[in-house]
Amino acid sequence: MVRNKKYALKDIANDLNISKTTVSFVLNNKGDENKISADTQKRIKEYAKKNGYVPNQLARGLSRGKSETIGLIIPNISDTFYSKVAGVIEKEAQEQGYTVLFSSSYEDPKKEGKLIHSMLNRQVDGLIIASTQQNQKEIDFLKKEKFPFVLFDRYYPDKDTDYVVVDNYLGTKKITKHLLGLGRKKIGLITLKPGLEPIAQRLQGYKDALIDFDIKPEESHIVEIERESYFKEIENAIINLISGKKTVDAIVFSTHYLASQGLRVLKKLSISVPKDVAIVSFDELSAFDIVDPPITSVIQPTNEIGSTAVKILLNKMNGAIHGKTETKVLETKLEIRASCGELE
Amino acid sequence: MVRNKKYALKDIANDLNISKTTVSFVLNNKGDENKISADTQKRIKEYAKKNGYVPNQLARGLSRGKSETIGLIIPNISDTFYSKVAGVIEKEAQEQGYTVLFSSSYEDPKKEGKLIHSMLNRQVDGLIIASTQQNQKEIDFLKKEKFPFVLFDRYYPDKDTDYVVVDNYLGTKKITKHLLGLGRKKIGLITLKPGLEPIAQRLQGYKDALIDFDIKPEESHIVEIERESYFKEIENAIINLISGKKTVDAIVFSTHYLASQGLRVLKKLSISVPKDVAIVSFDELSAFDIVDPPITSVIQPTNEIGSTAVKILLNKMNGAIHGKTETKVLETKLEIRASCGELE
DNA sequence: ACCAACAACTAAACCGATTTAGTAAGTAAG
DNA sequence: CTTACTTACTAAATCGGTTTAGTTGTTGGT
Repeated sequence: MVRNKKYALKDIANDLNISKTTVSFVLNNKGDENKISADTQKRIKEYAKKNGYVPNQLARGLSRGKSETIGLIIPNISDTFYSKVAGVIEKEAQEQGYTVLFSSSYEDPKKEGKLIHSMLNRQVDGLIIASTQQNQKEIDFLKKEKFPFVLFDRYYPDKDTDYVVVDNYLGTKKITKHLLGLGRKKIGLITLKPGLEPIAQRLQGYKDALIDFDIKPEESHIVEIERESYFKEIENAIINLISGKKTVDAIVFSTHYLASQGLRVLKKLSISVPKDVAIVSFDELSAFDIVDPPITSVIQPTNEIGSTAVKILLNKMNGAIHGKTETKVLETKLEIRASCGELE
Repeated sequence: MVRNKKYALKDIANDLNISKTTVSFVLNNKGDENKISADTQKRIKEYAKKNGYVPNQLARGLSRGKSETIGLIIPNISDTFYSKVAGVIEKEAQEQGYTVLFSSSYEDPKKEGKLIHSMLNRQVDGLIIASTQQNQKEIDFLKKEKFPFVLFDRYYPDKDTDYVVVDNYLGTKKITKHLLGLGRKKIGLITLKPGLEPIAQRLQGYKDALIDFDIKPEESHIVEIERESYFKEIENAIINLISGKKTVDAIVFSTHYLASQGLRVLKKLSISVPKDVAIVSFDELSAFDIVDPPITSVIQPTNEIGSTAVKILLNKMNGAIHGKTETKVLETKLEIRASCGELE
């Protein structure tokens, strides 16, 4: 509350009988180019250090029109995927002298819109967003303003923006083909209700894998679940897949939490994995290699996602590639474990 | 780069032929208390809305000396424990109109110190810190400045500060006693090298549980590992515990990552859990209930930790409880699963 | 002796708000 | 017709920096 007034630029200037201008030049390492004598520079720098001077970033940001801050908007920082990516984003940003402001949208497009504007008011220099994909308007706004931003994980396929994503399509395609290659013929998919590009891609990859093996995708083998209530819905989903007339012998889960909850349910129903049904997961949790059975997963390169996002954003912010958008589609990696029946 | 100048307070004032003062009063809902006529208030508000005016938070922050931002400094946002807590902190903060700036210290005291100052320069209104516990100086500085901050997870036991932690001592004590109650007599502990209060408490809880059962803690049963190299060190640690002359029949792991890596090693060494050795973990990963075997864990109340930290911080920031420090020690919960041998 | 060039600074505007200390006009009381 | 209050505003300082456009004093060339 009662912050004692900080030691400011003005104070150094007064104490040293030098103008604010000179002090500012020197402390921003623009002393030489502004012909400040070596002696004066030394005096200022030493005095500043001695008194523990640190610039007020709000003031600096206000006058420079930038804040050395980047905004990160994600669905939920508590999700391991996003927290991993956030970790590398923050690390890279920190190395470049940026601090990151983050906010979770909780998959609410309205909140996401507000957050975008709130971040802009706070004068962030750039934004990294894993969008709900329901904010066409805000995205257009950002583009119109030529505000630097990059999307990751979720993007707007029909908009020309910078983004970094993984090849979701190929991810499920590879893993589904792997199951098919192991002799599983009736493969189910438990996924989320449509709306997100990665989810759509994962669905398509699954279907195309079947088609490549001359199997017609059965609608009854595809269960789309509401994200908010997946915890409850998944049991019925599995029961339907397992006990219907066309019982499946494998299930592809399109997210890590569907997979882990799915496995819980399978255990509860005493269905043997992978004997009765094989399972695989898109994305993973860090203990998936020691669960019973270890779950075959499509691994996303979280490090690369984060670092690429930051790299692209910094390019944009520096105006290096003005106009041209930069996009990156990263490959996923299959981690074959016992749950798909190969190693048992 | 070329942000077109934003629509500012001044512009509203000019367009409406009204002073900035009046506009500022009205838009801050201080119109009535400053006797601005209802008519004028309406005009200003409508005009502002129509033109999508939003205040520049840097300018506001600069003149008010506060930024509606709270800083969060944690060891690593990628760790599930911290990401969960960070999630609830951000959620609660968001509800109160605050945005959170976060940075990871990666357990580096120097970096933590820098981050604290960097946050202060950015004029955060308060700080929430899970400290490396090596920054006495900075903590004293914050106290001296009467800057609002609250510690969580790690605190400075000999300093009078606000904090919220869990009862680490009781956590390991309970879990160790549980093992003893199941007939395990030779219980090992795999933990981190000393330096952090929670780790010290967990060690003590383990020892005291043994003592309560009239068992003298054996130094050779306690292995302290370097955090940075736990991945490699843990194999030797386990081999020593298992194959020494005084073989253990149970192992307490003091963190979730030690436990999961420990289990990997035990599997690799073909040691049966819990038949040969039972294991338990302090803290957990979200899949610990489906690993093989499910790992008995001491659960930390992440929601409560986060929300309590924010509550205390807001109290401090509002000067409600000036002077008096507020501390909270939360209870852990035992989640009994198969790895401790009870349910097999 | 005079002007140009340069070295070493500085005054003041500005970024976009907030806030203190007024002011002008209208009304009511004595 | 003063004096004293209100009402409804506003001018200007301030927060703490950055930056443009000068200003002085010295040196060197002719």
